[in-house]
Amino acid sequence: MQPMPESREDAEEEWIVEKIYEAVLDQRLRPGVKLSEAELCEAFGVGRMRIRRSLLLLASREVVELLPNRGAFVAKPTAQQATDIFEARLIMEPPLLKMVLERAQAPDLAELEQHLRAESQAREAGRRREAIRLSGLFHTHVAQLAGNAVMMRAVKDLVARSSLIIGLYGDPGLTSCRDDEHASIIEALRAHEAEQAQELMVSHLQHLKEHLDLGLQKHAPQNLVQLFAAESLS
Amino acid sequence: MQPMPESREDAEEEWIVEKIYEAVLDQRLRPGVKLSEAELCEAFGVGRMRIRRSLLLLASREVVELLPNRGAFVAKPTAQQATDIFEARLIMEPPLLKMVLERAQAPDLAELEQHLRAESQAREAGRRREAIRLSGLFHTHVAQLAGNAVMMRAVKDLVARSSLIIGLYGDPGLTSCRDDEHASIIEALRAHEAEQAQELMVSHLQHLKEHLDLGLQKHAPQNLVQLFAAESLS
DNA sequence: ATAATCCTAATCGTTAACAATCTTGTCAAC
DNA sequence: GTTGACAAGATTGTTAACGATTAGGATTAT
Repeated sequence: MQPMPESREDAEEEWIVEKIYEAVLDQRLRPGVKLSEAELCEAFGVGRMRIRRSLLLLASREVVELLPNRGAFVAKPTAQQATDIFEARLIMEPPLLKMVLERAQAPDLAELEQHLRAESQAREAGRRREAIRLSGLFHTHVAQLAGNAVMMRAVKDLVARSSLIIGLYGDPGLTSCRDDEHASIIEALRAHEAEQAQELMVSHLQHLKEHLDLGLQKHAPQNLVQLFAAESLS
Repeated sequence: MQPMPESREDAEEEWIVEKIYEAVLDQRLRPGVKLSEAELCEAFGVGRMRIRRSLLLLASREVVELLPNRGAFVAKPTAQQATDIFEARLIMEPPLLKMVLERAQAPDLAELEQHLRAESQAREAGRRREAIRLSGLFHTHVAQLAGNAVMMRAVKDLVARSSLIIGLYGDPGLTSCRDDEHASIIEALRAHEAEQAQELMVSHLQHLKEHLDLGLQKHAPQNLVQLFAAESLS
């Protein structure tokens, strides 16, 4: 039962959820996009029940929103949710760096550097989507090296939702983390400077948040009534 | 859509999940107990589909375990998961106290004290289950006062799983937090001593963890083969 | 021409029956 | 008497059909 870590049956389920997570991460799936059951059935070649369960899973993670009798849509985090999410990341992620230094082995850090190189290469080669995805994955990779499954999952969810937030409120120019900040974090880890690594992560997350305009959503009609109501009042 | 915080349709779903959470919290539902679909249908007076969705939700929170073709069981956190969970709580909960001091109003603190009184009364009156439940709920209440929905949910899940851990590895005598430690935390909050409140929370969680015997599970056969194999070898 | 109403089509939600799997008890053979 | 296979019962998983709700468009009346 617990000797083997995972002998799960929901391999199929988990796989669909993972695929949608990936699509959200590299912004192929934008906030508000409708996730039709029929389309997803065809896309993944599975029955409606599987899709339904997967969507429920994603909704419980607040990555999709389930409207009654309307269907499933990629979530559109509110400004309040966005601040909550980044606040949570500021709480959770810096301590992970200390844990990484306490537990991770040399090959683990090498793996992180390898990840960073892939990220830079994708950016330079103009593979924008892959660059965005790897940029987000950097944070989950750090969480994984910290060796705590609970924190790992929490960070993973927050990173995915952050991707949605950047899609909604982000500057169209800077669509993801600047990788030089990732590089400096790794540098501090290499030097076993736990304190500095944590501070760098803090400022990195703050920069990420500062490059958002939480005042108004980008391509977000979403509430035509109050939108045009405001227009008529002005 | 977002003007009203929650206009959810899954009121029923959410309600069932909440009820099972409560039962786990006050240890009416012990780790490993089978959650038969038919029984739950009868208990809640709903169709099998609802129960099925609720169980999937609970499984995604790792409060129940779903075995293929076997059914749903209340989760039995492993020793590794237990250390992960308490480590996560040590990361998440102390910062919440600072947030409470920054944001909470006076009536909020009064509400916490009211909660504490109810906790003490239940304990003194010998209402053990209610005392246990309120003891766990204290932590989620703190998270709620911090005003961050993400952290609130994370802590809620961790508290529920902690209840399972105490049921599995805990000293039969001390089944929950000592409420005097909760009292001293509130005291520090009243005095606006953020640093001390955080330290008190740290030691409180550490005490909680120290009172566990992660070496062997309490009433946990779980692997009869190696259990009796060891007996025959001795 | 515009607005309102009705109608049709499509999609989601639920129920019920069916199929597959596991558990348990029984029976027969060695 | 024990061990093995077999079968019955129960529980879970899946599929399919039905009902409900909503979106979009067409028609009609003002």
